Amino acid sequence: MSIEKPTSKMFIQIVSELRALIRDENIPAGGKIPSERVLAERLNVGRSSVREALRSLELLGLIETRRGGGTFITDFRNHKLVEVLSTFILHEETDLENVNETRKILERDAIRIVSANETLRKLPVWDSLCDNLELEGIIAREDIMREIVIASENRLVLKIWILLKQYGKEAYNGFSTEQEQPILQAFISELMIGNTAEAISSFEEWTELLHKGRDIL
Amino acid sequence: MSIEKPTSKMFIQIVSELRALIRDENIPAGGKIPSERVLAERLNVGRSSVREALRSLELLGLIETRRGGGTFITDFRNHKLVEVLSTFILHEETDLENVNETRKILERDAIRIVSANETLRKLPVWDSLCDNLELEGIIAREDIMREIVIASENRLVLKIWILLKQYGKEAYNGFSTEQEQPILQAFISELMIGNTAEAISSFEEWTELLHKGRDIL
DNA sequence: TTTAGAAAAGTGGTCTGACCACTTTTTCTA
DNA sequence: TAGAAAAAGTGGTCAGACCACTTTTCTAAA
Repeated sequence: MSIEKPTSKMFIQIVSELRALIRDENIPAGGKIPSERVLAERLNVGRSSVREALRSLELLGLIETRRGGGTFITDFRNHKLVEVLSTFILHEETDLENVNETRKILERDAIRIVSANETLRKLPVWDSLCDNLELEGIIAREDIMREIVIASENRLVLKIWILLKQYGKEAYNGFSTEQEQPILQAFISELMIGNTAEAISSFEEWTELLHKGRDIL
Repeated sequence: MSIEKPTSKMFIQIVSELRALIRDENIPAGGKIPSERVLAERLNVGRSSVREALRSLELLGLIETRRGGGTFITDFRNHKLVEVLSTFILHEETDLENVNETRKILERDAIRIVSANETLRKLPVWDSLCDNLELEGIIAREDIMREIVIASENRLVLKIWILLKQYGKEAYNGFSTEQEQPILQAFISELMIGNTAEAISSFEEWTELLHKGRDIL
């Protein structure tokens, strides 16, 4: 295992490497991860760099360190993230939630508009979206929502939406997993049929799922 | 400024001290914070400890570091948003429809949120609004909607709403006439009861009426 | 006087090595 | 064999040293 250090942010890379290490060695929640010195040697970096990465993860509540004992993966319930965020940086955290919530407001309305307008529902883009979904089984949430927002024909909303997307990028931007696919399929179906309420309901469900399933480490 | 180091987590303390420092020195979003070396000296700790704290904040997206430049407080709202919005509206001769429609989207959602939350519905502001309406029979639309948007507790939406209100000011900003009053009354009533669908329906009706009245001009 | 370029200072990024305080493991007694 | 002492391991912190890059300052030419 080695790390390139071409550009920027060693500690970010280390976080990433750490994640791979935990996966590869199958370290369970509550399990112990290698010592800082060992990590430094294995990852071929200085101990202080390892520590900077670990401290970040600790602040996020993802790991726990015991002086003289070692470093351990936090016993599940990573919901701590939100807690820690709100405890430490109250205003900023609510701002971030505001961003994502605002974006959802715009998305919801775009769905409403498209779903309620037959012409918009018949746009060829939905068919190709469905084809993609069936063929590849995977599709980025933002790609879907972008098409819907574009279709709703409010350029100002589109601009704001893109802006919010950039700022709130930590959540909601993943790819659809197998688990999400049936919901996503239902969502698009309802949308194309024009069942506004059902489409929005599926949308909420889908979003909820994405939010939960986000890999933290 | 000094730090005790009795037990546990120097870097947590530093994060806390850092917050105080930013507050005390009134460093604005986008502003520069003292260099790592200066912080280390002022807080009477080692530079690596300062760095561990900073790295945590960076992972949270609260600060931004530029190699050779310094460390800055992340500036994620205000300027850029306002800028983009204004350039959009000023440069591209935009149809006001977009502006007003977008504002309506936000308003509609604020109504939904307030109407669906008992705590928000019980805010004393609605009572005084009703009193005003009965006593004077006249009330500005924007005053009503502002209260509702504020109550919905999304500061970002509030900011965008205010902005849109400024740009789209030729419409929707009138006072309630006798004709509108029963609808407005119904709207607020439904809102306070928690009948979301009915409230929004009344809202649409009310808005429609206002819109017509404007068109005459 | 102005300004373009070079030098210096400042700053984050990383590494090394050194202690300390504490915990876990091992070893050595009684 | 059990208990205590020693050793090893581990996180916590600090100091100093380079490096790469940016910003500021200074200098010399136009």
